[in-house]
Amino acid sequence: MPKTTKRVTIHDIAAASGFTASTVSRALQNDERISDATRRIIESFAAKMNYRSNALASSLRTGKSKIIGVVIPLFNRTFFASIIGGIETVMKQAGYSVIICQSNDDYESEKEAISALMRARVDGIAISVAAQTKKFDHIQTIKNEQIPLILFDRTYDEIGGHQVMIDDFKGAKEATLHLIEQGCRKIAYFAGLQHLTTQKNRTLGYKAALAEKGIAFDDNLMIISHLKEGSGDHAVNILYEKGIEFDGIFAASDYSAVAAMKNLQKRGVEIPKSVAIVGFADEPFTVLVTPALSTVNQHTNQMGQAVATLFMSLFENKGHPKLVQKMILEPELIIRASSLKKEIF
Amino acid sequence: MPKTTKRVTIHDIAAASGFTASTVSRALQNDERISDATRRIIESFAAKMNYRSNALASSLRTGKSKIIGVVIPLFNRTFFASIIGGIETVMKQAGYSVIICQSNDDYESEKEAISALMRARVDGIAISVAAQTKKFDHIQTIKNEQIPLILFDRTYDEIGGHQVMIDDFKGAKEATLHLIEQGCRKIAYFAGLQHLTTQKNRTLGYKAALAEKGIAFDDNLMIISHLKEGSGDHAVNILYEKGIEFDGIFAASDYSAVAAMKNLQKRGVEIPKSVAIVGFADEPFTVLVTPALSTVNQHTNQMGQAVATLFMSLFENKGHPKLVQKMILEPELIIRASSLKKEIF
DNA sequence: TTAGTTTATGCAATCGATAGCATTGAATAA
DNA sequence: TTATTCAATGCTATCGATTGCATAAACTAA
Repeated sequence: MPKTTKRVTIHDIAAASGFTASTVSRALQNDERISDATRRIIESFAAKMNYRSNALASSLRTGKSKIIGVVIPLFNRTFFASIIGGIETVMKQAGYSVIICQSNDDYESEKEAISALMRARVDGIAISVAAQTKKFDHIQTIKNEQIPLILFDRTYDEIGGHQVMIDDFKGAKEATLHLIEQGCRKIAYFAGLQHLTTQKNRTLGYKAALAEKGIAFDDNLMIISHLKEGSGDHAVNILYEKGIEFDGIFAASDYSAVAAMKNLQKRGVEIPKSVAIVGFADEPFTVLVTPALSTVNQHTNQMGQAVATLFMSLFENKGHPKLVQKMILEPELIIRASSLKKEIF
Repeated sequence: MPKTTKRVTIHDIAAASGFTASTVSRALQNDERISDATRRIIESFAAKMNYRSNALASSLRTGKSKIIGVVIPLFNRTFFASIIGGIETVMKQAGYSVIICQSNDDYESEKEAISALMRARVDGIAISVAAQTKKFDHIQTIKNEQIPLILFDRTYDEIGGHQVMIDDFKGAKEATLHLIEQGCRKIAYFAGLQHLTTQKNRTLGYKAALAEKGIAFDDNLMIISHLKEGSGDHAVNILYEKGIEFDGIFAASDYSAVAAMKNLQKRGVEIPKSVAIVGFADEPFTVLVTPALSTVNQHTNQMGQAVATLFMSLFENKGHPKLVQKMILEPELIIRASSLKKEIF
């Protein structure tokens, strides 16, 4: 069988240049023991011969693959894509590559993804835990094998890895406070699945805002769902069916918020005059709906960059036993027309 | 210095079980030469000792890394995220991992990404060419080194790799025909940068539809931009400033379309009654704006799956000289309220 | 019973780069 | 001039898994 064109190795360069493979290796790594003259010779041979170092061989020998793995639930939102974008941007500058895996929010799938990453001998794993994951044995194996582990967004304290997330509590609280300041007293809350820490924290933030302003929490106003496209529409219908009055909506998702807005507009409800609305995530389209949606920006790209930066610091302090780090990013309330009851546009 | 916990290798299993490393290797690969009895013994040792095969070593030896690389411009849209999602879904079932790189639409960055992927000895590279890339030498090196290459979405025939894309011409033509059928005669066209093949094809589709219906192409109605969020707004302003009349808009991007819609609504223009609008991409939010946006679905996830499937077939037919494949997916016109001038909702 | 097969496993080289430990020749010190 | 040091490079084992080519034992056929 005709072999595929053999790739050039340091041995080929060694043979061509008259030095040995070790010298070639050192020259190409800019080892200071190699004289400038030889280095230049070797570099020119390498260039001429179209040499490209074999990362597999290098990784095997050094024990570092220069690859990190990222596990996310699903590529269905700008959210995770943007985080990964941030991670990749920073990591590549440091010479790292990024392998991505989707868990589809499923435990088995997540487990398999982690296993694949560990076989690939990645230098670190960042993971946003799958919605359906209830036990963390698979994540513990990462720690057991001493692989730097960072949990982001969907994190759990009990896992005990480093964490990068936004302050969901604060984001939700500020959003709710803003609605109250705009005069809302019956604020419907379209919540996500409550076993997710992020969603739980948003609920706490919502409640804290109400409490701070002396408004009683009303169970009827909180509607839990998966927050996908149709959910906001559905939630509004429920409120109407049950005859529950509301003058504001805080939705834990922009999709949900905009769907609610659309439903209300169809019913002839004026926004923000009758019902003020705030979403969550600051998806790019929120500026394009009418009225533009107030929302909470999660600084996704920065979150990704924070993950990457944390990795870099973990790699550097390899030997030292390090404290578990928890980075909490500040969310930012973006006020647009959909929530401005008081002012007129 | 305290070594990090040594990982278990086939040699450790060999020592523990009394067989040799080769037997262990074969047993774990289900080589039929190994008896069932020993296989079971070895498997139980492997499980007990928490063995995890080292993909780096295996890849080095076999020459296949079981990794593919994907280069995209940027993770700023659902579009590329969704394609990558599709690729990953299919590849992982076949035991492959996916490394992703962003080119930031920049030639140098793209070149570096390709170089990194080749160092990583990926088994294949899929690339959506950067907007600023005008020469393709870096992409040619992929072919020169016999690495399976697939161009997707942003492709160029002159590169000569396999291609996966949607029929932009058809998508644009159908969108435009639909507007004409709805009674539009002066259809503004918000176009993307015309050196991109995809955008060029959309322009051809737009023109073909006009020609088919005997409508003259009017240069004033075609407004070229990068199609980002604000561009639709800007384009409408230009039309008004120039005093150019129009009764329909075909925008080569949903963002542009929705921004245009918003601008028009602010001006008191009724949609679709006075101006019918069709976008492109079927971003998830298009159903949430009012009126819901008609658009062209690009089947991004399927595109990703097609890329992956094509890779698998390329890997299988390794030896054979294969024809260059060109897979063209059918776009789908999604008709919603924003373009229905004739019917009433 | 002996040669010819199978069946099951071992031996040793290999993939390509790296790194600890020589070695060589030249430069410096005594 | 001889001993010492240093600079530059070579030698060789190694990372962990794979695989072509033995080899040994068991089995079949004659």
